[in-house]
Amino acid sequence: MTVKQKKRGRPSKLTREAIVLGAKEWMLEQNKKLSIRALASHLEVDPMAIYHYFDNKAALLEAITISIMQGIYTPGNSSSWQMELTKLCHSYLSLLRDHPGLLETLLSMGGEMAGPAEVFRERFDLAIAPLSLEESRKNAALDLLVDYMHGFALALHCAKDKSKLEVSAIERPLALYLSILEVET
Amino acid sequence: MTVKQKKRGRPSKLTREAIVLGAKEWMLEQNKKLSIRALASHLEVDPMAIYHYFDNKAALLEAITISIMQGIYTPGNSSSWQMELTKLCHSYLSLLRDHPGLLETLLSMGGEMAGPAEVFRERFDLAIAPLSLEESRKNAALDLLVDYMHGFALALHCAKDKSKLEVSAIERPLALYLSILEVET
DNA sequence: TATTTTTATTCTACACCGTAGAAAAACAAT
DNA sequence: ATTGTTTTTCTACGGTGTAGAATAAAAATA
Repeated sequence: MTVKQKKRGRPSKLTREAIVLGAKEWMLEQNKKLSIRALASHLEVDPMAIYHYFDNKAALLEAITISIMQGIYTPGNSSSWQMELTKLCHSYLSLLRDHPGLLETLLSMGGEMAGPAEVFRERFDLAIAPLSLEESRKNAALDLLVDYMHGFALALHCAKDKSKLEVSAIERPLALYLSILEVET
Repeated sequence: MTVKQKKRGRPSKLTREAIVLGAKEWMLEQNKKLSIRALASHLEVDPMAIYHYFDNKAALLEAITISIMQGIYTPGNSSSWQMELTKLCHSYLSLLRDHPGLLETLLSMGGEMAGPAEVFRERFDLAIAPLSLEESRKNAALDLLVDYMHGFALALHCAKDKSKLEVSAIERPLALYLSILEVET
């Protein structure tokens, strides 16, 4: 293993990680959909510099999305499965709320392996493990919950009167949802 | 009442209705998000002509949305409430699928009176009238269903492999949903 | 040391978008 | 013939993603 092998060519201020980090910073403080030019000026760099590290905007957004999805809540055994699932949902919705455009990128990354959508599935499985549901029923339950939250997250972003709509508004529909899972088949 | 009172000024090829109609045509055949320039060239007119009839793009999209939402299914008594509700959902999702951007406009029009979101609420009420649910439970059920469908519709548009995702994919989650309403409180 | 090669960054430019504001065109009323 | 009203077009600005060429700064090589 070579130690401290120096890099050739012009020295770089940028890295993929720095770009993704800068993008997350920008999104949190601006709460707007990211543009390459805005990100570039935040990084104090020419817009085209970003394209040396990412093929296109979609590729950058995917990297950002994967990074953000790391921060989602991991259910454990510290409380009831209802509480754990509720915490998971709140965590997921907060991430979606605070990062405009995240949802669309997430969905466009499709159902392939190891995508960020798969991360939620794993956490969901953890949360409802105590129920030991039949597989097909579990899949239907996951689809219903995930798409419900996506619809809700989209409403959060589209709402003009932001004060009227908060994450806490999921409570009653979510309670209704939880009541399905409690019913034995 | 004056008969055939002639209009002053330059004669107009355009009307609000013609613009909305042309927009719907364009969306159906292109299946893309509408742009003012694309619509203008479809109507064989200068882009700015459209702004004589609509304040801005958002106003145009709202008119289009209202027009499209007229076409949604009206539940009756011809079959079980489950079937009527299912037909309503399929109808709604098909409209959302065939008109990209409709969903976002619909949500941005907010919860005010007589908005297109209100149209769905009325149809929902018709469909589940036989159940005579308590008001707060009905609201939670509506929220859960609407946001689920919105999430699903968004997934339809974002999916890269369009063949993998069709409206029929709602059936199992929807069946799960229907099972909630059947449970007595 | 001088030259070449590799890499990172910037610059310029294009096609698209929404749309503001001025100009022009076509008619009715005067 | 002139004025007024309405509709349509023209020109232009600032925004977007990004392709392609030019430039700069280092290491590698001669």
